[in-house]
Amino acid sequence: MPELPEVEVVRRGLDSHFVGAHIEDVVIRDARSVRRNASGPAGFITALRGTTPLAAVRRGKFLWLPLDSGDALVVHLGMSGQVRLPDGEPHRHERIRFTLEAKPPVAFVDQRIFGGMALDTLVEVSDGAAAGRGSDSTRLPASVAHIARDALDPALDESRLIERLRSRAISTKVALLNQELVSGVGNIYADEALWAARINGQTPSADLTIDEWRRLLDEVRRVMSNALEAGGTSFDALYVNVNGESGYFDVSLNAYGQTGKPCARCGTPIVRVPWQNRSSHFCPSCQPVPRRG
DNA sequence: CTCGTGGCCTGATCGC
DNA sequence: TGCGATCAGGCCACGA
Repeated sequence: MPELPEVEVVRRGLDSHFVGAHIEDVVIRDARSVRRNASGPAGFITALRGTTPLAAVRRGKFLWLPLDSGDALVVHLGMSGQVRLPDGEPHRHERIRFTLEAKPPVAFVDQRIFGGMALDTLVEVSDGAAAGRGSDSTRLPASVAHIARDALDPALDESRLIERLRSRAISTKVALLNQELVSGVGNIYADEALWAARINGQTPSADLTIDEWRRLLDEVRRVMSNALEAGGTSFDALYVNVNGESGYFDVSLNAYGQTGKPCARCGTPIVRVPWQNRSSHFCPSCQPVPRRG
């Protein structure tokens, strides 16, 4: 559920509360949250103990903390992951805790365990630009190298992206959600951007003109920037937020989750259709289903 | 290489 | 009251 804006706020929280802190110990409360770590949960603890994170970097929905050991701690929130500064009893879904020197501990909380953490080596990016937001370094974890630059990355090559988008035999929505083409977009902001651009997500990606893709990508940036503005300035994600559980923003939505409500543009009820084991929400009038062929 | 599908996970909610 | 089905969905492994 957390998409780029929510993950960016977590990155900022890690920047203030974790970066520069000496890790005294690591407590794993559920080994499933240590995912694909080459040395397993035990190796995860030994390799982290005594290190210090040097930065908090984000590309799309992936976070990583380069360590003074030379490796990086990779973090993905998945569906329900949160990073918190625990107060009192450990949260019911706390999976990993970092004990820090002269700082309060940092906890990884994740109800559904779609997220997780791992240690990884750093490799050079292929285009020479900063690997992600939060650092000028051109190195990123090997396990993140296949993730494309995200929609808000100044180093994103939009012309080349549109060229790739238009060469694929997939739908527009599948293209938006493919993190190897452009990263950071999830189901919520995909539906919102498509609504704003008045494009039906079922439209073949190759059928959109270059200008239509530019418009759609502009809307992707706009909805995510607005969300970031709403959540990035209003609270620190590492402190328990007001509603306690949700790690994402209460942004005003026009399509996602608005089933049956009148479209803000034309009044036609928004519809929800099952789609790839999830849902798509759109206005059937503003975003007509494309004719086949 | 490209594309589509299924599995991973827990908990809230709903119909019977 | 209990219980199974459904839904929430990002990412990756896998097969065609």
